[in-house]
Formats: sequence, structure tokens, C-alpha cells
Amino acid sequence: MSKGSAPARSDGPARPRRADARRNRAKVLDAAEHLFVTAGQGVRIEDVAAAAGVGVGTVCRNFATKPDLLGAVLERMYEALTADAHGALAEDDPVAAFDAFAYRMADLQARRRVITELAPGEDLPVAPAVAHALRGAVEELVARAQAAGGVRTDVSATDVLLLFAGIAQVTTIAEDLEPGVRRRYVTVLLDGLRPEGASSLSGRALDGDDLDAIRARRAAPR
Amino acid sequence: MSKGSAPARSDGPARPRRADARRNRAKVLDAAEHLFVTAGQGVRIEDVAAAAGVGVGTVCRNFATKPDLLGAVLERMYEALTADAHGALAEDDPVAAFDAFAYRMADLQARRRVITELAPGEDLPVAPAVAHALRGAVEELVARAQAAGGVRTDVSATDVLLLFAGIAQVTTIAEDLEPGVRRRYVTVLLDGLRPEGASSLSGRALDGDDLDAIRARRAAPR
DNA sequence: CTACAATCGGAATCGTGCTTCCGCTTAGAG
DNA sequence: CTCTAAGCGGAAGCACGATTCCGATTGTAG
Repeated sequence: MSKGSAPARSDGPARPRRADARRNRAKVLDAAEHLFVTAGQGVRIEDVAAAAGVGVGTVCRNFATKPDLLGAVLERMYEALTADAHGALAEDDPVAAFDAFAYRMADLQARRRVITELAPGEDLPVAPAVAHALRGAVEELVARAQAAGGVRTDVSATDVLLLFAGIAQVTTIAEDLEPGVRRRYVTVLLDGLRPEGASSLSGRALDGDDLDAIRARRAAPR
Repeated sequence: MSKGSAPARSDGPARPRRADARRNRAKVLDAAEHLFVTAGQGVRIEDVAAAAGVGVGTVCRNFATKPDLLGAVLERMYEALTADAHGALAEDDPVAAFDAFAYRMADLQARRRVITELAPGEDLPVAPAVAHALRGAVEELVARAQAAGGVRTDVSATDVLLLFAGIAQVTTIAEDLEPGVRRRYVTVLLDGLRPEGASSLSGRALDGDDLDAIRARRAAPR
């Protein structure tokens, strides 16, 4: 198996894949995303294939290994989140935009739970460029909210990303048991991020490099 | 394999296990806790055995299945956390006690990361009574802090438990990359929990039954 | 419409790690 | 000190699931 999820070799314009093949690939991605989000990364390839209405062979032809499939799904999720961040950047009021994004971010990050289930040491499927795009947008969003006095200045965009990721994870199950919990918790966290009445923080804020380092650790801790 | 982690049958006073057997059991638990915390629940039984300096047979004789081993380790963690909560209850200033406990709780919950790695659907090793003991202590702690005006009254002990669990999880890796992050994040969350300047929350606070329901969901979602 | 090659489905293969089994070792009672 | 059975180590057996392979199918160019 050679090409995996990168269908077109860079040499020359390989003729376009057959129409049904492209369709199947999409069906697999949709099914995989749904299953991963609802049942975790442990779902079997066979089940993904069944849900997509194709054979296992088709799944494996499009995504050489299971980590590849995970990676492709994650990439789509990051992209969705980044699109949301860009949408928020188009808003007028920086603080309101940040708050609104916080709620949506938590929702989207919750779907990303799969990542957190990955035991460290497994070859993590990363989406490099995509992750950076997201980070950039969030940095901008946080900076504006801070300038407008809606967010304390002793936290970084990375801190924000991590804090909400934590809330998102822990509410994955709770949320569909009692819809609204996530919203409540995000509100509490937002209150903690306001400049008014903020206790002083001791260490240093994390930056983008730290986030990369964390991802790297996940990938190869031993 | 019949007895698993419950060594003494209830019928009659079975003669005490051999001294070295008890010692080995303890060594296995220690090794397992260390490995699970540092490398996740994916570590192989064989590795646990090696780390404990015993054979795989010994591990399996003491803990019939891997979930049993996980369960035994988790039980010890819950107990440690509960002991801490009781310690906090002995303090004078309710608010200071709550804050201090929050920091320790986050640290201890971080070790509990194994749980969160468990894909839903796996037969979750629960520690029933132990979990309830913990909850009781935390409820008392939160109630006192609220009465003293240090914690907003629209959140429950369960909410607190979940919120800090989220922070704990997300800082598992970050913390040993940049020690102090967890402390920073806990501080932010504590700020969000103060009554001053708190935004109003929409839904309802979760209670102990919800927490049970969440655990149950984890155990058997399909 | 025909022919060719891209794709497909799913059975067979292969690897990995949990659990069991059994002959050997050794704690501990008498 | 001797004897008995609890306990031990680790090889073998098994189950489960990812990946591969190949004959059958089906778009699509001409």
C-alpha cells in the first residue's frame, strides 16, 4: 500500500479518480467521523465499512492504516473549527465574538474526544498545517478580546485552547445526558477568564511551541 | 479463575495468604499504578509483570482480567483523593480549605487519566462505594465554601468534580512539560467559581445521580 | 456498444496481547 | 528438618481485529 490518504502523486496530473471512488471515500469519512465521535476510536474498521455501506477493502484502500483514517477525520474537524474561528473574526464586538466562539469551540472540541482517547505512544495522526491555521485564528481572536478588556491578559491563546478542550472532554457524555451542561461550564470558565477580580497567576503562559511539544509528546512518549 | 481481586471467600475464615503472595500483590499494584499513570491504560500485562519483578502468571492470578487490575488501581486512587477531602474538611477556613483541596484534587485526578482513555463500551472497572465516599466529602466541602461566600451557589459538588476533572485531564501531559500549568488553570477555574461577578447560568446543576448515570453510560453505551 | 482498467467486496492471513496451564520452587506448620 | 500445598514463571493457546489479496464488478474512454 503506497499512496494512503494522499491520492494524487505530485508527479504529473494523474487522471482523476473514478467518480464512484471519490463518492465512496467521502462516505467512509462521514461514517468514520460519526462512529468515532459517538463510540470512540475503538470502533472496528469493519464497522466503519458497514456504516459506510462498503467493504473493508475499500476503507483500507483509501486509508492505508487505521491511524491514517483517524488523521483524515481529525483534519476535517480542525478545519471546521478553524472556519468557525474565521467567522468569529468577522464579527464587530471582539468580546461578544470571543464568547460566542468559546461556546462553539467547546462543542466542536468535544467531538474531537477521539484524540484524547488515544493512548500516548500510539502513532498519533497529526494534521500539521491545519492545526497551525486554527491556532493563528484563535490568537487573533484572543488578542482582540484582551485589547477590549473582555479577557484577562495573563493567559495566552494556547491556554484558552487547552482550557476549553478540558471542559469539552469532560462534558462529552454529560452533555447528551443533560443537554446544557457544556454551556453552563463554558460560562463558568468564561467568568474565570474575565480581567475583573482575577487572581494573579504564578507561572508563564503556554505558547504555540508548547502546544507543538505537547502534541509531539503524545505521539512518542517513550 | 474464580476469586479475582476478592481474595477471601465469605464462607469461613480462609487461612491467610502466604506472606510473599501478599507482598507480590502489592508490588503488582504499585507497578501497575505507576505504568498506567505514566503510559496510559494500554500498557501490556507483560510489562506490568516485568516492572513488578514477577511473572505474568502472578499478575493474572491476583487480577483475573485486565479490567480487574485497572479497577483495583482506580480504587486506590479514589481512596487517596477521598482521604485528601477529609483532610480538607478538618481545616478551619472553609474557603481556604476548598481552594487548597482544588489544587490537590486536580493533581490526583490527573493521575486518573486512565479512566478517560477507556473507550466507551469497554467493561469499565468501577469502584462503587469508594466513589460515593468521595462525593459525600466533596459535597460537604463545597457546601461550606458556598456558605462562607467563597463559591457561587449555582454550581453543585458534581459540577465542581467534573470541572476540575476536565482541567486535570488536559494538563496531564502539559504539566510535566511545563510544571505549574495545572496550578495556573486551577486558579483560573477557581476565579470562575467565585460569586463575585458571576454570570447567571441557564440549565440546572448536576447531582450525584447524574454522575452515576454518566459512569453507567461509560460502562455500557451500546 | 465494447473493452480495459480502476474499484469493489470480503475471505484469508497475520500479528499482538490477554489468559490459561502445568511442572518447579519455597514458605511455613508440625 | 521434613513435608505439603500455596504460589511462581513463563511457554502455549486463543481471540480479536487490522491489513492484504484476488476474482468479480462496473465506470468510462473511444
